[in-house]
Parts: sequence; C-alpha cells; structure tokens
Amino acid sequence: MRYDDLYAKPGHLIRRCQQIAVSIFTDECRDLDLTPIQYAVLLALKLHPDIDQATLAALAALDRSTLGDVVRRLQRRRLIDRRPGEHDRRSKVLRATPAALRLLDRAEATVRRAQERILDPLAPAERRTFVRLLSKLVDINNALSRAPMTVRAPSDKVRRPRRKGAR
Amino acid sequence: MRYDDLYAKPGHLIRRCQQIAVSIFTDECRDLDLTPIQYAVLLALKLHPDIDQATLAALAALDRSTLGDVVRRLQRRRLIDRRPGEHDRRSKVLRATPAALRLLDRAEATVRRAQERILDPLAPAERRTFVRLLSKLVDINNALSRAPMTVRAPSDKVRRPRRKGAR
DNA sequence: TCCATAAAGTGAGTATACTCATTGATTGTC
DNA sequence: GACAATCAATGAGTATACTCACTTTATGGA
Repeated sequence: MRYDDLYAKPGHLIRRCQQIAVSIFTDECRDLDLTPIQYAVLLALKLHPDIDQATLAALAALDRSTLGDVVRRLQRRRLIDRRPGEHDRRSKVLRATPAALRLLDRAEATVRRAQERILDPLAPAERRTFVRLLSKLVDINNALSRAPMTVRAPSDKVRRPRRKGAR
Repeated sequence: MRYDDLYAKPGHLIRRCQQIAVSIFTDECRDLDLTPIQYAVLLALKLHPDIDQATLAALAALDRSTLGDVVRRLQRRRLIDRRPGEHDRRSKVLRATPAALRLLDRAEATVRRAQERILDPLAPAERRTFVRLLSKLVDINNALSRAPMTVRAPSDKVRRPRRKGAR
C-alpha cells in the first residue's frame, strides 16, 4: 500500500473520521450539552455504579488524569456523586445522579441517531464490515500495545531525557 | 444494528482507534520528537511551500486556531519560516525550513512503519477494505457537513469566486 | 512488624481541537 | 471611491488526552 500522500495514510483518515464523528455527535447532542466523552463516562457509570475512578477510566478508555478532569466537570454539573471509598481510602467512589440517569434516557434516541449519521455514507453491508474491522483493529491493537486501556508497563524502562517542547 | 453497549458504538470505536493510532505513531516517532499533527503540517508545507495559514489549515484538516498553535510551536523549534504575505497583508506565508525538510526525510521510513503497525491486526485484504471504507466515510461526510476540511486547491487556484448567497 | 512495591488520585506541563469574538485587510458592487 | 461583506490571524474560553512526579494508602513478603 502507498502512504506517499497524507490523505492516503490510515492515521490521517482515522483522525479525520474521529473529527467528523465528534462533530456529528456534538451537533446532535447540542441541546443535551453532552460531549461524547461525558456521555461515555455517564453511561459506563450507569451500567457500573459505585466504582472508583481508576476502574471507570479503564472502562471508558481514558487515562486517570483525563478522567479526573471529566469527573470534576460532571460533578460540578451535579451529574456525578463522588464520595471517599470505604474499603480503600485512596479511592473515590462514583455514581451517576438521578439527574444524570434522566439525561441519559433523554439522550438515548439522539445518540443512536448520531451513531447512524456517522455511518450514513456507507451502504448497510459496508457499515457492518466497517464496524467489524474497526472492532478487530481496536481489540487486537489494544491487546498488543500499551494503549491506555491495558495499562501495561513499557518493556523498555530506559527513558530518554525530555527535550524542551516534547510532549 | 445495535448500539446498546458503549463498545459497539461506532463513535467509541473510532475514538479508540484514533487513540491507538496516535499512540503507535508517537511510539515510533519518539526519537524524531514529532506528533502526528506536526508531521502532517510539515508534510503539507513541504508539498505546498509558501501558503498562508488558512490554506494550510484546510490542507491539514485543522481549524485556524488550532493550526495557529501548531505553527507557533514549530516556529519556535525553527521548523517553520513565517513571514507576512506580500499580496495579502492579512496573511502570514509559511515555509518548511531546511531543517524541517531533513527531519521529514528522516521520518519517512518511521512514519510508514507506524502506518503499517496501525493496520497490522488486519489481514491484507481487510486493510484495503478498511482504508477504502474509511476514505469513503471521510470524503462523503466531509462533503456533506461543514467539517473543518474545506477542500480547495491552493496551488494553482488564484482566488475563489465569491458566491453571493453561499453559506 | 518492617518494608519494598504498587496502586489511587491529583497537579503540572504539553498538545490537540474546537467555538466565538475581534481586529485589521481585502474585494465585489454600487 | 465608498461601503458592505468577507476573510486572515489571533485571543479567550472550554474540553479532551496524554506523561511525569508526588502524596497517601494498601498489600505482600521477609
């Protein structure tokens, strides 16, 4: 395969696809004032009440720092209830508030419509193929790589000195 | 199709895919100290020297604000040369420095390896299918929506005719 | 019990990635 | 040539999205 052109590179196509997906989601959910991440976090909390932030981060595929920010914003909007863990005093146990559950109910049809709009350019058979390949890609890469989901320690502990401007 | 589960939703899968792609790219390019975006911007500038920021933003599929930040960081590292436009004094004309061009040469094999690693979980035939569907999804959605990518040929096109009732 | 290790949350730092508003320059039209 | 619409860049504001370092707490083995 050729990756001469920027537009033929899988990485670029994936980024644009994500851009478009977020744009469509945001457009559909404008009235709900929910971002894709906030929706994912609240949905995960609805399905798994009373888990700590590290567990939720793994469920939603976010690192702990990012989730910390998301949780803070949702807590400020009274969509998340947050209390110290009883068994483990390091942890904070989270729960979606009744308002959040109502919001999720209201969001259901909207979110489904957004998901359908994302795949709209593809024919029905293509949609199934696309989602299947996407799932395969994500699952296997997730198992192999050190994506945030797996929290695997890098094999090479030797770290280069960070240059200025480095990420 | 069912989107009951978070993990079955296209939006979530696309986000995870992007996460993984960035992670692989960053891993491969760590010696080069280049992010995917920085690479895309520099490559676009190599192929289209002396364009202004708005044109570059369209080429790289970024909004102008985001590109402004990226350009500032690249300019600080002396990878971009930035001068006021001669014909249009509102604009700033950009060019990849010789150091940037050398960096792009060094990056070539590494970036290709990263792109291949992203698709590695798929069989060869699946890779072609995936990239084809991804391209279709991105192209059609881009044409329909008002995604940041407004394709316009910047190289030879002098000026777009201004449509009166457009937008 | 002591202690090395690890895990949970957090803060700092950096880099996307958008919206909206503003300022200054340009252009088509009258 | 004046003017309205538009456009280029930029800043403020918000939300991801990571790494690294640090503190506090937990845990397992000597």
